[in-house]
Amino acid sequence: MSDFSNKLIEWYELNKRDLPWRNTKDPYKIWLSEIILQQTRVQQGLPYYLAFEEAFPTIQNFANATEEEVLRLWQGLGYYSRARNMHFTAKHISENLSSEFPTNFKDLLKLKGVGNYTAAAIASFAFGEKVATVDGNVYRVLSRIFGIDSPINSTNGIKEFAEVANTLISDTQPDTFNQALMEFGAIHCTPKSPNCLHCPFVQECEARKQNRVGELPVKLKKTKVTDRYFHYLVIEENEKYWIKERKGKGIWQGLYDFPLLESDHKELNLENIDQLTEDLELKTFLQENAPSQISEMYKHILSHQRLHIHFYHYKVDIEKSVSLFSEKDEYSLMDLDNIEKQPKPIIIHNYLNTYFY
DNA sequence: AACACGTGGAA
DNA sequence: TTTCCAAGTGT
Repeated sequence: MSDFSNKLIEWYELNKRDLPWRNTKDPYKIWLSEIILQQTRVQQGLPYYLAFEEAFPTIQNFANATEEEVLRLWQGLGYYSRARNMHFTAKHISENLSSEFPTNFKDLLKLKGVGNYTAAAIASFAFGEKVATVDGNVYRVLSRIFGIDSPINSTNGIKEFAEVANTLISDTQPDTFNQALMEFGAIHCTPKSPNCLHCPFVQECEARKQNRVGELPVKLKKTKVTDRYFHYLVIEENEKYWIKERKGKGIWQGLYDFPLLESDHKELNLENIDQLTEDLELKTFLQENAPSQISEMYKHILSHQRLHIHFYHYKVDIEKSVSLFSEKDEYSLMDLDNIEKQPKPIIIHNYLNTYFY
């Protein structure tokens, strides 16, 4: 066993956090926790893990749920494809694999939503397979201690870090080694202000020796953020509201929001209705009705988009709106109790909470 | 290979 | 305010 592995595990046993998914070898629970924790901090994911564990104690329970139920529980966590892929995979395992998880890295990798990291996590934590989990923490720790400056999001870098991690991994405790390396990155060798003074690797750390702690790991710059201008139509009719299911590609797939107009600029220019929508009924509606209220602008920041959002309130007679969207199956008229039960983008959820509940 | 895909917390 | 980025995956 390597000196590195011994020191790392020694540190881990002294400093590890007590997290619920660390007390089980159930691949279902480990899968659940790992998907939730993708690109997500423990503090943010923990309540969701507990809620899912309670709602769906077994993978059959998960498989028997509707996608809407799953998305509603997931509401607010972001990256909703994780929830949709989990539901797909739960049904797949329930129906085609006799509700038994695959028991090795190679087969786990075939599951939808399970990539290299998650397959390694389940394989090592649940089944003791010797395969390294290489996540953002691992990139950071290895790049610093061993002075590796290959970009962590380049093809070569990804390959190189995986090789290093799989060289270092403990023969006898691969699961503990993986947990330890990630935990060390998460709470000690942090992105900013790492605790170098009390670091067990302070002597041999290349980044420390070369005074490059702040430069490592190297990451190629990400794509730039685009601005979008959303105008939500909050159309009330007899204490019900028109709600729209988001279908197809793009953000918030499978979630519910309001009928939406999108413009190239901040203002919604009612003289350019033709440019806002193809929908004839909606055009007519906009021409014949004026909003009773227009909200302030909300800025909602996604990883790759800046959304500038206004809400336009309309209160209409039944006769006027009865056929407005009734022939389109992605639209439905719902009361507030029903709307509350639907999965929604967090900005919509917060808006409703502020003005309607 | 490069980009899409959420949200919230920290500095 | 801005920027980074957190237990990544799919296409």
